[in-house]
Amino acid sequence: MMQATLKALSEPNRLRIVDVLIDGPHSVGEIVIELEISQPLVSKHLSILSEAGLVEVHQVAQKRIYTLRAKPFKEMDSWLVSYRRLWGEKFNRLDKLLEEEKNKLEGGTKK
Amino acid sequence: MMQATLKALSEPNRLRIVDVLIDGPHSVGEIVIELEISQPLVSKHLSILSEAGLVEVHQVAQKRIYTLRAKPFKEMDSWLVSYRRLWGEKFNRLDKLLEEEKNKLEGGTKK
DNA sequence: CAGTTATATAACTAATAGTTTATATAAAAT
DNA sequence: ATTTTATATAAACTATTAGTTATATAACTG
Repeated sequence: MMQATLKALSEPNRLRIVDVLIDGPHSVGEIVIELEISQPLVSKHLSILSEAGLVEVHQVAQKRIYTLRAKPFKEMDSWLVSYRRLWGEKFNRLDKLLEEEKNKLEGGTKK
Repeated sequence: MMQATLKALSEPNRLRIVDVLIDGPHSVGEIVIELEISQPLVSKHLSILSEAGLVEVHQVAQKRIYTLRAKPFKEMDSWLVSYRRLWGEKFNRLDKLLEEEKNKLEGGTKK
């Protein structure tokens, strides 16, 4: 779910991995070269991304080819829908609410 | 930037806070009641959300009213654009690539 | 002014998570 | 069969972070 996806992407190296994979499937070795971090670290991050459902693996000889899975990104997209009204439109309920709060006070205030 | 936003949202309670704030501005006390977690914890998470630019504060008497800021969500939306082609369309470069990899091998293989 | 309300902050603890180093495994090549 | 290539995994270490408790601060109330 959303929470797991966000957690998985919250780590810089994992975000970079995903960013590499958007250009298509890559082997572990290729990712190591791209990110310039150790192979075990890449493998570990890939396994976390895998458990979170962001990637899937296919084996070809000794190589493991990692690919992005669409689902979690689709979910993020749906999740964001609720937030779309934050922009574009006037979403200035804030001014309104601040006025309300102040009025509540003025009602019971000395001055 | 994207990284900071994802990190901020990767924590369950912070995601819940954001989820409360989408219904409009709320005071700290209101969030405490909604989430049923301690006030200092809510304050701490709010300050993290604030530093990440996800919320802004307005003071009314002793209350601090927190509001969502549109920008980071807008950024997430733009960021997701690159991933939209993952779904809907045929994005099966995987099959193609796996074939390629296998062919590379078969070229230099005994059997 | 004394008391109350609302929130922030600091000090600390406990849990989690990232990184490194060394080693295991499995397939391929020689 | 031995060596090489590609990747995973485990152990140990370090760093980061969530959560708690206690206290400070600032504004309002009576």
